Amino acid sequence: MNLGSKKEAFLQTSLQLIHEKGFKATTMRDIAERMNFDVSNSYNYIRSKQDILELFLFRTSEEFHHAIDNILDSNYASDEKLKQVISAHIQVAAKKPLEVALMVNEWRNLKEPKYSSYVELRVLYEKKMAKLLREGVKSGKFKEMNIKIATALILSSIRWLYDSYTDENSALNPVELEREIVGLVFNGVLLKH
Amino acid sequence: MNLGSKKEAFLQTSLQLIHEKGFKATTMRDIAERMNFDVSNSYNYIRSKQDILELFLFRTSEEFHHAIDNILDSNYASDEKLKQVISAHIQVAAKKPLEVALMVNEWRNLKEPKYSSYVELRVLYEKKMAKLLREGVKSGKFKEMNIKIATALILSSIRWLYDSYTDENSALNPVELEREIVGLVFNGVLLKH
DNA sequence: TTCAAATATAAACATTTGTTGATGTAAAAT
DNA sequence: ATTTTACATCAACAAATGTTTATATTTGAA
Repeated sequence: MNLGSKKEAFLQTSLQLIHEKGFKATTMRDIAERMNFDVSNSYNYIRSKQDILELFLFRTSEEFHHAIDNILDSNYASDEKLKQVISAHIQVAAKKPLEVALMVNEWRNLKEPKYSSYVELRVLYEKKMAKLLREGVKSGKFKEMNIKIATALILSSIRWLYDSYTDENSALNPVELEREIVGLVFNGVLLKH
Repeated sequence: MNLGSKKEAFLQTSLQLIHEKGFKATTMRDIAERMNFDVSNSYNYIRSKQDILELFLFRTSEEFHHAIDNILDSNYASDEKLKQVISAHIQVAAKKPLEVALMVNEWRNLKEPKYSSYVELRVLYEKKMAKLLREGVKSGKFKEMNIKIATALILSSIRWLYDSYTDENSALNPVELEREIVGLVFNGVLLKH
């Protein structure tokens, strides 16, 4: 009654392959081939191809929600909260780049009813970010702005982060990453004199 | 020897469907069904399914390159150039939201050798943006920053734009959009006192 | 009217794909 | 020693899918 090590290996191989070829383009046979066993054996580890996608997507989504919830619940000021959310994104992207890539690129391949629940989670996350920004404006930390636009822009601006960890080439320093991104989000590109 | 109106209708239907379901999930039969004719008739308008993707992707990419090239060639200062690039993105996204959505979501489905040429175009576009930022730093308009990170962040931050035009719900005012985005990219969220 | 181009259908094709069922073997637990 | 449990194969399936070939109808230009 183990079903742990080999299953996890299967899932990691799936994840890697889906990242390389996309979810639809990755066949069960592709995964099995890389695992060096027959297709049918795959179904000793998962119930369906969709399961693979759902597993990673909801698991990683929860990780992001958990992080932002803790930050929102804290007593830090809004600017510090935003900084920490950005930091959390960098950390998750650094630790689980393939999972984050999946979240960015493959969530549209979920089927109902999972698709709808996942979209809800995304919308909820946006609302949490919007709340953070709204509080920041109210408290005088952030300037007046269109919250909807700012939310979309900030979330979008950190969506590429996984790139710097899936590509070996770049390998950006997380500390520098955070400093630069926080700098840009907080103060923009313009030099003040 | 017309082959214009109907072909264009076929392509637009394809585009719409690909946006709804994704490229892989959209079958030739899906498109034909929505056009109210048999699958085989589709091949009077295109040579292959891949052709549809290639057509829109390269056509729209060219539009973006054309815009940024003109801006880079101009005599405006760097901050004004960046403003105009952002403006161009908003305009293209407003005019051709489905094409832009395709660029964001489906380019991975290109096959070699088109895939490689397209990736080259993307890399080239990033280089043009990086050049703009580097000039801005050198001329003292922009602050010192990691160009690689700033390029990725800014391009990513405007990638969601098509959303506000494919969703009917939002329908953001392009003028307000530009004002807000330029405000955030230039000065960030922080209120200065 | 004639003729070619545009537009359409029907039938079939070769693959690919997710999944199942029956079955076998090696290892671990009882 | 025996029975589970984990891990694996083989064969086959039904459905889906991109594409081709042959053929027909409609339409606009000569």
